[in-house]
Amino acid sequence: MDAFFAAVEVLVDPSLAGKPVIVGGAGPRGVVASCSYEARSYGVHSAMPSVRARRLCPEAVFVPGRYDLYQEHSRRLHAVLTSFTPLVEGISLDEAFLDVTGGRRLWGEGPAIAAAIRARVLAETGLACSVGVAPSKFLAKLASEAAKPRAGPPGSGPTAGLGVKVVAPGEELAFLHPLPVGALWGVGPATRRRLDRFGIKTVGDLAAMPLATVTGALGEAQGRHLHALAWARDGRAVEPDRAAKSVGHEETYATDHHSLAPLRDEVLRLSDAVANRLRESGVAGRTITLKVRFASFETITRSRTVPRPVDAGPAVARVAMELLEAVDPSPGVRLLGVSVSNLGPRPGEQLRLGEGDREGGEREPAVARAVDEVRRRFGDKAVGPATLLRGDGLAVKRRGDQQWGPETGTGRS
DNA sequence: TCTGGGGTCCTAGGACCC
DNA sequence: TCTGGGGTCCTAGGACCC
Repeated sequence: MDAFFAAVEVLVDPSLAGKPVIVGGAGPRGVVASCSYEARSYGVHSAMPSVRARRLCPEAVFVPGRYDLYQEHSRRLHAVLTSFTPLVEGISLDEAFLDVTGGRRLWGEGPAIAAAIRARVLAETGLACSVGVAPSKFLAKLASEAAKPRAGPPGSGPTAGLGVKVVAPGEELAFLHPLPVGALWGVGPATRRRLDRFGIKTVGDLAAMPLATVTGALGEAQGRHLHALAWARDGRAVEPDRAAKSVGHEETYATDHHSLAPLRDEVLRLSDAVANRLRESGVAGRTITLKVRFASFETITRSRTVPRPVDAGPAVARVAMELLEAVDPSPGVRLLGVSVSNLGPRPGEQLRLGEGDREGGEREPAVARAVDEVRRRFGDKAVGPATLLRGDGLAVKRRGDQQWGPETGTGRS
């Protein structure tokens, strides 16, 4: 989507149209989350401190983020996309990969599908988007960047982009190699600095470098990955319905805290908010992480893994509070965060055995569907034949296992 | 200029197990 | 007395993305 949050704000308040709109925190520690092309024409961009954005563009209209609103429009967008193919992988509220390989008979080739998607998204959400069409995910992503509108001279609106950019098979390297290395997904400031020492400026420079030199500079995994991308090799599939791996909340305070007392209240609030979202998603987690950012911007995390998954505010808070007690706040704490990971099914919602689900018997269809759903959301390892769960949440080992859990005195299987 | 909030993935070391 | 090699799980930090 083009300037998504800002575009939604303009959509619900048309008086903002044509103005420099900045979505983000207006306070002393706020940053720009999104901004209209009019704001960009002054050099404002995402992640820029709001103080600086205001200096660059004093007449900008600042709007605090309304994430529920963006989520609602994101759902509408998603509905349009899934009407073209079920293979939609959302990667944020405003961006998704679609595998349209199977839809060509119905919709035509990639470029035609892309044009149809743009028209339908505009018609049904009132918002503009840019589409990249390519044989792989990361090329499609780069192509969509190339299709976007551009900011014009200060004070002006955007100059129109292509809307749809196609990188056809055979054209990959011609498109890719002139781009700056930083355009590659996974090359941020740190990696760019390292590559800069080798004189690498463009993707083509990186491709021309021997693989061994790249892995020497960036490490085995990242080196191989980026070198492959530089040659347009990207075999990753579009994966719909990826399950979340963590849920967290964090907050930066307008002024630093130097004692634990107020931070304890914050931990309670954050833990509660996180637990609410866990329950909304029907998941629970075993690892609780506390994040602390000091006045110096030094950031630490402290985590603990508990034996049973938790999804209740007090349970999350109990662990987070213990972690907090070991922190010395005297240098000044500017941010606190609580997150829960190691997610799995919610306790109490574990599978019950149906009547037919005895050894040698048929599995009830409902159980089978539930098993499939758990596998889909939590991966194959989440469901094994060896461990079942009783209604009281205690693990029951099956006959034939190497050992019996201490709580399975009855030997029920 | 002074750095948000939501996430994902990777690395490295240590404990522990067989 | 000092020592392998395979593996899992946990913790902490860092890079990166939108």
